[in-house]
Amino acid sequence: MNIYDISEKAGVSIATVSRVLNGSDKVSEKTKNRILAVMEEMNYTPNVFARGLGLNSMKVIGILCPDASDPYLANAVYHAEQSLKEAGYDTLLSCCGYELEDRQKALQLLMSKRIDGVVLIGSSFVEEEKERCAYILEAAKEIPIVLINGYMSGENIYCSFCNDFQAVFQVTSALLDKGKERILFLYRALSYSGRQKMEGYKAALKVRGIEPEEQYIVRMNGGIQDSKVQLQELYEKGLRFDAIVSGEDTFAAAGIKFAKEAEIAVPEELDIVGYNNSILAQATEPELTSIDSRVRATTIGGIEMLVNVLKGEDVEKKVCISCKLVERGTTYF
Amino acid sequence: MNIYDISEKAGVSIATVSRVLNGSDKVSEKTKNRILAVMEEMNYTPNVFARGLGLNSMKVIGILCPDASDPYLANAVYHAEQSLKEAGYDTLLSCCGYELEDRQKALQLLMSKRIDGVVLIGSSFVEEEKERCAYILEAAKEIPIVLINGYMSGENIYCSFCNDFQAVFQVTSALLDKGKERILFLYRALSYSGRQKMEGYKAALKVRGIEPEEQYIVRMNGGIQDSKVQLQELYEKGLRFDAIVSGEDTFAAAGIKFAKEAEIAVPEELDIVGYNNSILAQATEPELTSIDSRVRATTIGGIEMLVNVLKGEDVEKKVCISCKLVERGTTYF
DNA sequence: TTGTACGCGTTATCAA
DNA sequence: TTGATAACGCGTACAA
Repeated sequence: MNIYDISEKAGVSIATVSRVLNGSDKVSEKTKNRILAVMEEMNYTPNVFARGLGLNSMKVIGILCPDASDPYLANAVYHAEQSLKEAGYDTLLSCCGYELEDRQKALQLLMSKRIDGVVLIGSSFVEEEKERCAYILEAAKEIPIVLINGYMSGENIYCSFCNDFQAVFQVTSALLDKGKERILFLYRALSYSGRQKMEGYKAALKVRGIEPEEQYIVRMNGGIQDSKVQLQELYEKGLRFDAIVSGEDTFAAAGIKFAKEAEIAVPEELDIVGYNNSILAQATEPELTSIDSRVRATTIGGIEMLVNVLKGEDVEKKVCISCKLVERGTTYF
Repeated sequence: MNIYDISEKAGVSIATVSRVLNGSDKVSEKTKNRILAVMEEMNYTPNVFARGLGLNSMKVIGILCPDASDPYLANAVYHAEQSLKEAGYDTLLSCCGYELEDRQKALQLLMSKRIDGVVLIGSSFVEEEKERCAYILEAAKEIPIVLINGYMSGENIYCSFCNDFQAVFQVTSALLDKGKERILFLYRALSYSGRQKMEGYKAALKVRGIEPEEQYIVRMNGGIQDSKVQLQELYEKGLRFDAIVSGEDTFAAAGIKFAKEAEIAVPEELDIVGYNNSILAQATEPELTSIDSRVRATTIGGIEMLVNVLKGEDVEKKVCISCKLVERGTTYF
C-alpha cells in the first residue's frame, strides 16, 4: 500500500493524495473526502522512511541516559518521553553508562540516526574537565542538545536544572543555625549537580566563618548496605558528626541504618537530610527528610526549550528550578 | 555528503562504495582502503532514511511500557535497551499508561513507524478479558511481539516471564507450615502476574485443605502511605492476620510501618514477604524479605527470543524463569 | 572486481 | 484546484 495505490483508487494524482496527507487546504472538500475514504478502506499509512528521506527528518529525538534503571533518571526519561510525544516527537532511547568512551560512542551512534535533537539526562554528562565535554559541543554543531539537570555553556546547548547549590546551602545553614557543628556531607560523584551541592555545603559554612574540613566531606559509593558500612568505618576511626547532608537518598537511608546500629538517636542526636525525595524517603524509619529536586518540572522545562528551538523560536538557554525541602522524621528544625 | 560524493572523490562508482559500506568481500583491499579513507576524511555517515526506504527496515524495535518511571518496569526497559543495542537494534520508547485506549493508540502509532518488532513491558498488557488483548494479536500479524513478564498465546507472540505462581505458592506454603493461620495477600491489579501470584497463594491454602477467604485477599492501591492507612483501616475493622504476602514491595513496606504503629512485632508476630526485591527491601527496618522476580534474566531472555525470530531462526515461544526468595529481617523460617 | 540503472515512497516545485 | 516530475540517498540485479 503506497501513495500510488491510493491515488489510483481515488482517481487522482499522488500529489493530491500527498496534499491530503499533509493537510493542505488547496484540495476540494469532495476529493479530500474521497481520498480519505480510500485511505481508510485500504488501511493506508504513509511510509515514514520515504517521508524521512524527503524531509530529512523523522521527528525523532534521542535520549541519552547513563542508566535508565536508576530511579531518578528513569523519572526524567519518563517525563521526557511524555513531553516529546505531546510535541509530536518520537523517542529513541540509548543507555550509555558512565564511561566517557561509551558515552561518546553512544552519542555518535545516535547522531548517525539523523535525529532532530538530543536530550542528555543527568548531570554526570557535565564533567569538570572541559575536554571531556568536547564531544557534546561538537554534536551541538549539528543539532540542538538539551541537558537535564546540568549546566554547560555552548552554542546550541540548552540547560534545565534545579538550584542544588541553593538547596544545600539553605538546609546546611538551617542545621548550623540550630546549633549543629559537625555536619557530614556525603556525595557520590563530582558531576555538575554533585559539585553544586558540595559548593552549597561549603558556602553555608564559610558564610558563618567556618572553614570546611575535608574529613567531613565524604565520597560514597555503592548502595545502602555498602554505604552503611562506610559510615561505620568512619565512626570506628573516631569521626563524630551531629548531622548528615546527603547528595542522595541512598546515603541518607544508610545513615539511618548506621545510626540505629550505633544507637544514635535520629533526629535528636543526628539530623539527616537526603536528596531527591525518592521512594526511599518514605520507606525508612523514621521517614527521611529530603530535598525534592523536582525532576518532573526540570525535565518538562528542558524539553519545552528543545521543542521551541526546533520550531525555530527564540528561547532562553536555561531553565532553573528551585528545589523544595520535604520535612519528615529525620530532622527537627 | 552522500554516497555519490564519496564515490566521486574515491574515483569509483556508488556501487563499490555501497559494497564497502555493507562489508561485501567483493572489493579489492586497495579500493576498499581508499574508499574508507575518503569516508573518514569527509566524515561520511550513510543516510539511514534512504537505507530504511530501500530495505524497509531501520533496525528499530519499539518498547511499549506503561510507566518507565516505575522501578520494576524501568529496570526491564534498561535491560531491554541494552540487549537490543547489543543485537544491533535501536530502541524506540513509548510510555503508554495503563488505560486500554491509550495503549492501543500507542501501539498503533509505534506500528506506523515501521519498526521491526515490539517489546511489551509489564504483565498489565495481559488482561483477563481476551477482547481487551485483541489489538496485540492484530499487531502480531505484522511483526513479532515479545511480552516481558506476561503470558499470552498467539501467532508471532513470544513470552518471557517468571514463575510467580510457584514463588508465591512456595512462600505461602512455608508460612503455613510454620504455623501461620491467617495470611493476608495483598495485590494491586489482576494483571497476568497479579493473577498468577494470587493463584499461587490460593493453591497453597487449598493443598492444605484450607478454603481461601475473601477478606484475606486485599486489593491495594497507591503508595506506601496510602497502603499503610488501608491496612490500619482493616485492622480497626477487626481483621487480624499473622503474615503478609505481598505482590509488591510497596505494600510490604507499608505493612512494616503499619505493624510498628500497631505495636505488632515483625517478624515474631507478623511475617512479611514482599515482591521484586527492590531497593525498598533494603531501606525498611527491619529489612524486607522479598521474592526476586529476576527482571534482568526475564528481559534478556525475552529480547533474545525476539532477536532470534528476526534472524529467521526457530525459537521456543516461551521463556520461564524461576524466582528467588531473598530472606531478610521480616521473616523467620 | 567494478559500474549502470532502477526502485523504494514521499515531498515539493512548477505548470496547467 | 490539480497533475507531472524531479529530487531525496541508498541497495542491488544485471551487465561488463
